Amino acid sequence: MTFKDHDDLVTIVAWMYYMDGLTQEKIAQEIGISRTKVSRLLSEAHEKGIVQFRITKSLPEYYLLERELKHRFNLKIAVVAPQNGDSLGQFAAESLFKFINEQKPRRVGLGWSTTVSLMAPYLSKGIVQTCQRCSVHDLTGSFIGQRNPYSISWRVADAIDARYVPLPVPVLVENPTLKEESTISNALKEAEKVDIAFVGMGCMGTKSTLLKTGLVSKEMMNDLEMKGCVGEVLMRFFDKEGRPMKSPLDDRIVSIDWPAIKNIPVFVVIAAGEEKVAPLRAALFGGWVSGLITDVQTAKRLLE
Amino acid sequence: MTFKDHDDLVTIVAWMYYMDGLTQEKIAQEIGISRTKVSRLLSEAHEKGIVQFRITKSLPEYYLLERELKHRFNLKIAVVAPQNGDSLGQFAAESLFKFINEQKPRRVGLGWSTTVSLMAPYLSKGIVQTCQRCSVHDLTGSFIGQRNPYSISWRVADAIDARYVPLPVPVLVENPTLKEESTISNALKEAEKVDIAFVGMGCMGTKSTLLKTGLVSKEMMNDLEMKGCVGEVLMRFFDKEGRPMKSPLDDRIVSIDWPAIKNIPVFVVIAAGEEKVAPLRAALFGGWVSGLITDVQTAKRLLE
DNA sequence: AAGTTTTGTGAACAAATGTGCAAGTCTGCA
DNA sequence: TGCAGACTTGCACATTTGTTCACAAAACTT
Repeated sequence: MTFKDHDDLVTIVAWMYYMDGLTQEKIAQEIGISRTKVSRLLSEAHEKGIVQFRITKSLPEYYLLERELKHRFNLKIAVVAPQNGDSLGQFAAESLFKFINEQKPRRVGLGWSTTVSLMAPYLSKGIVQTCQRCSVHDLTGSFIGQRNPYSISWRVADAIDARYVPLPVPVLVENPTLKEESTISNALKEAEKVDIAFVGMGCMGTKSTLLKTGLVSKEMMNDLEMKGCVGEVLMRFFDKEGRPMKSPLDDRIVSIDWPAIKNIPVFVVIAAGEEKVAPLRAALFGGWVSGLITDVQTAKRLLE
Repeated sequence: MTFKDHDDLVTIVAWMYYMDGLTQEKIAQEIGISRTKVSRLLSEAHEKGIVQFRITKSLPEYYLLERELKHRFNLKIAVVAPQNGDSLGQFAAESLFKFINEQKPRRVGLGWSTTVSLMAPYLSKGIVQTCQRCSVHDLTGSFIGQRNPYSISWRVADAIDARYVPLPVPVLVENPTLKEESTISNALKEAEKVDIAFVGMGCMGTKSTLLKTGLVSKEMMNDLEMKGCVGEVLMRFFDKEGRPMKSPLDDRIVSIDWPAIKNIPVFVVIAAGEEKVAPLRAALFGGWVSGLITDVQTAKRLLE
């Protein structure tokens, strides 16, 4: 075989490599040039667009949304459940375990939230390399006792074989001085130092868990909404630009406060649903969210 | 980033690899799987047709013709000049040098032919690793003297630094006993043992070089044509199925004979032009041609 | 023509990719 | 529940591919 023209050579080599599936070595022998040259000719074919790659399947929507969320809101973690029916809990759990395995955080914090609780079924031992130097912290007080069903901190701690640091006190106390209790204040101080937090997000209005559980009265809810409050994390309220808002409850709430929240390196919100769109928008705008776990529908609304 | 489905994973990896140009290593890190797995996912993408290669330029015509000629006529060498105007001599010379470099033949034979002579401008020293153990043989007698302009054997010998074994005698002798001369008969015997031969091909009728040079009379040419002769190589005639034909000239011709021709391992014919189509067809059909150097137009006619 | 830059080349090396294998995981079935 | 078999996984190694470098041929300059 004799060659007449450089461009022809590029074409022929490209056919032999991509269509016939020969190795560069074989092509080199076949046409009597060095393998190095074959390699270079293939690069050239690539650069000049003589060979093109075509991927028949488009990227899954959730993946595109994840990329866009990360980019738009400067997130470190973005997970979008492909089906609205899928449990966010599973993806939250996976993200948490992945983070633990890769980043080896010293302290992990968990909020009290029905959404965060969805992780529960996906917690099991052995998923992470046990890191006993690690501790798991409640970021808010709990409802009833230390191991109440709403708090899954202890279950996470159990799964990853870490120390569990509870906040063994109601999330809303009547007497603010209760927070002075050394057990409580120490636990809170520890909680403020977590490397990563997984929290839910509360909305205002009738769908609010706070309202439904009776922790916040209808009047107070209305009042906050009037003042421009659009949501809460860890019982801390914020306006539509994600700015912290004061509330009459602040002193009675047992949870880390705004400065602490903003200080957490990786603050991951788990939330989905139309009612969460407004608070999520605000929170993302506020800039104190560095991770989001949601579903396709919510993600789309956020990116509109 | 969390993954939901195996097929999605294949797609995503394919995009990252082929579109974003990431290495498998980087992809592996990015999505938290082993590099091995990325490699396997890419294979899968390939097998399942999720990724496809597209080459925008088609293979050059001459290359396709070369492949087809090789395949159809079981040739070891097939060269098709891309433009009809291109000199076959250049490609003949390239092929010869390539063969010499790669196969290190002991003996090279050259026919006497205007077409073979086209090599002349492309001969120069230093193109091959000098092989002094090699010799270059005339396969037919020559016209005038040892170094006549039609014979390029000595020039090839010079170029590759090889011994030149001439047939210093006219190609057509009046007295057949001249062939008994030891110089001649020895040279012929040597010539019969060449590893590769480059020869031209003669046609019948008015375009025949034999006729034009007056070596063969018009009457004899007509007579041979009547008997079914379609062409000649080295002054040996053959019919339309490439079978050797006797002619009254046979005894007076100084060239290797049919058994010797058929015995040459690589017998390369250099010929192009409409008048050569019939003889080439016959010769290829006859099966004693193992190499062909021609042009696009002739190649197409041969493959019709 | 002699020198100078540019271009192209292959050998040697470095990086990336593919594969056999052993160990682990999952699944169906008793 | 326990077990066999199919499948998956990652490691270590083999192969393949890309890049650097030094050199030589070609083009250009003086």
